[in-house]
Amino acid sequence: MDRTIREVARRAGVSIATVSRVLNKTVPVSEDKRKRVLEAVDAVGYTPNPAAQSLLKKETGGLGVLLPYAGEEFFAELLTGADLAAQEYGYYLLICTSHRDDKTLQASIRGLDKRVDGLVVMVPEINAKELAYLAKGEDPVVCINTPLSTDAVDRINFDNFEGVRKMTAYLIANGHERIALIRGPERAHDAQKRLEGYRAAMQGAGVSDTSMLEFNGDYTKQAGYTVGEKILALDPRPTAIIAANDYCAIGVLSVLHEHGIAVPEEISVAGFDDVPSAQYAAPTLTSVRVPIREIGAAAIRRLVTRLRAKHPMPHEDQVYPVELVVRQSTAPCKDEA
Amino acid sequence: MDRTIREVARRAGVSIATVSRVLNKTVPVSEDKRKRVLEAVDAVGYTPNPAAQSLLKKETGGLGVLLPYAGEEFFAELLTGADLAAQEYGYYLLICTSHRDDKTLQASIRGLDKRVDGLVVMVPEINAKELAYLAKGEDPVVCINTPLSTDAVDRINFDNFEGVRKMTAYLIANGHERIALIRGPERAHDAQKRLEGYRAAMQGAGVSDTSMLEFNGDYTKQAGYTVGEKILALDPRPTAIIAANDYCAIGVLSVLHEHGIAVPEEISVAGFDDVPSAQYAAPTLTSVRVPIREIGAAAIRRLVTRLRAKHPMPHEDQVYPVELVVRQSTAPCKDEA
DNA sequence: CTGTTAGCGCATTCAT
DNA sequence: ATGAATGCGCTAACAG
Repeated sequence: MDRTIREVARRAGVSIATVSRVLNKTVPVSEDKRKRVLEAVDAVGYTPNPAAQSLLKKETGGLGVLLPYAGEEFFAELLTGADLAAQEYGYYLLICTSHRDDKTLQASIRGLDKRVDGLVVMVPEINAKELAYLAKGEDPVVCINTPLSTDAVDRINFDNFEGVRKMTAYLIANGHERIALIRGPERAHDAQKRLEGYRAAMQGAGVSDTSMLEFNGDYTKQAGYTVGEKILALDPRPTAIIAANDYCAIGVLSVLHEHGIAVPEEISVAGFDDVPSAQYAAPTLTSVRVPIREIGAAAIRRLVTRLRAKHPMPHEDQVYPVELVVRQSTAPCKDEA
Repeated sequence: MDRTIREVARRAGVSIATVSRVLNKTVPVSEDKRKRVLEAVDAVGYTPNPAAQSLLKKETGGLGVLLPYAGEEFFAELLTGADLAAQEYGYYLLICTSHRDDKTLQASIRGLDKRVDGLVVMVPEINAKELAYLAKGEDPVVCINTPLSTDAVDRINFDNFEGVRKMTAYLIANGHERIALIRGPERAHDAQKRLEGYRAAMQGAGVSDTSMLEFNGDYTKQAGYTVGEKILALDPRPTAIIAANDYCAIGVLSVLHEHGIAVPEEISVAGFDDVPSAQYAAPTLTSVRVPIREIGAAAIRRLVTRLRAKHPMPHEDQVYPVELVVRQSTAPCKDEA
């Protein structure tokens, strides 16, 4: 049995237009027919075919979310915020993950084309070409934490620069001088900003050349472990390490623990993002709080607002402040030097 | 400018059928026209409208995933596994979250109807009515960790019973006698199985009535904290606590820490799931490892296999084994009683 | 108020 | 090898 509008109309003894009108409440329908239609709908188990609706109305009811990974806490939190907001507005979410790979990202973007009405993009390493492609598309796009090379999209950023600058300044104020930084991926926009924040603070403290204190890494526990080991071998050893993010910091904590080095007594460790895990690490992790869930929701709201607006809206560029959260993994420097 | 097949055909000076044939490689097309079509496609930036394709072919290319939450680590891991597998097969993922709410779940299920070609459901508290609805639908469904009340769907379960039974037996073997259990939600299928596993082990050790040791809770840190506090007030105090899952266990650890009670010296704590955080909790958490990412991928593979099979396939019922992972949060009982 | 009709964009016959 | 024509299920415009 076809679960189509025609079948419903047949059973109710009305035309398909009437069925549509009952379902969409677009025009009054006589109570009698209305009831018969509703019964038939129930009997058939009818649901309008979204493909047909979408073809006609040029709307899909879906919103796309583009992320490097869905499983990492940071992105999972973003997803949760987006999910909650989308549900509130009656949109469903289509998730695409790039796994930090350009080809996959491009495929995802192409594949999303007419499947969604709008797009949230949080891919720090997105390249200019893809960004331009998105900006040229018909669908509204909100970019989270991406470089500002186009003004054809909405942007929501958080203050990567200021976050690490504050963190560095805090460590300096606590007597640290040799503060190592594990940088995130070079092509990731946020990692660059964090690096600049670090340098700014260090220069403010009179350290103009930090090249010996900067280490290449990425946003993984594995990187924290490996690079942490390298940093330990330094002489003199840094008294503090600022990791690329919380995951990376947790890797650092892990290698320090294995080497029997006390945190924060012998060395301070800091992360970035303040993901839920940071509060449960051992020791609890000093970090920079990013209101990521809220940002995810804000991105969806922006998209929906734009979709509902019948007149063009100016594109916005919002920057969320971030907040230093001091926990057990950092302490004043006890270096006797 | 319309980005339709017609526009491409016009530019290439061919019929729309030819464009379709070039794009779908369904029938040979003369090299000359093929080239012109491809050029036109490029010039227009043409992508076939998925809604039109779906209307015609009765396939969407999407797979739905139904979860309580997207942000919790356990589900995020499931999602990652599903995502990887879906990407491999060229399907996209449509995520719906129920937030453990029946109404939301029902709305999600209805909304997914013709938007996807198949469905992965991991909602332990799903009710019989919704399950029946899903089973009756046209799309293949894989249920993860749900009760076995219908054989019209594929099922992938992991051994909740055996997991907690093993955990309990391990604690008993280490001299523990007063082992408290924080139960998960009563209407959650997995929580029931875990409870039964606990009781089985306790009875095996001669404790036939465990009612004084069972506590109502749920899968949250908050529950672990609150219920943990209640358990602490007991006299005599239990020497071990098995939490509903890892999140709950982390809440227990947190309240014990606040009360200055040493883990595992004074009391042992265990979780379930072995989410990534368990390895980074303080102390590291003894848990039951569930291969959740693999399960997520397996569910998608099952779905795709079924979709590609042109002949009906028998429904399967697979049970993944789970594994006890002993870490620092549990130790032999030092009770002098 | 209600029925009839015309497409939305595309893959697929059926002719040629 | 290719074009014309059909129709997937639905909403909206047009008649009554």
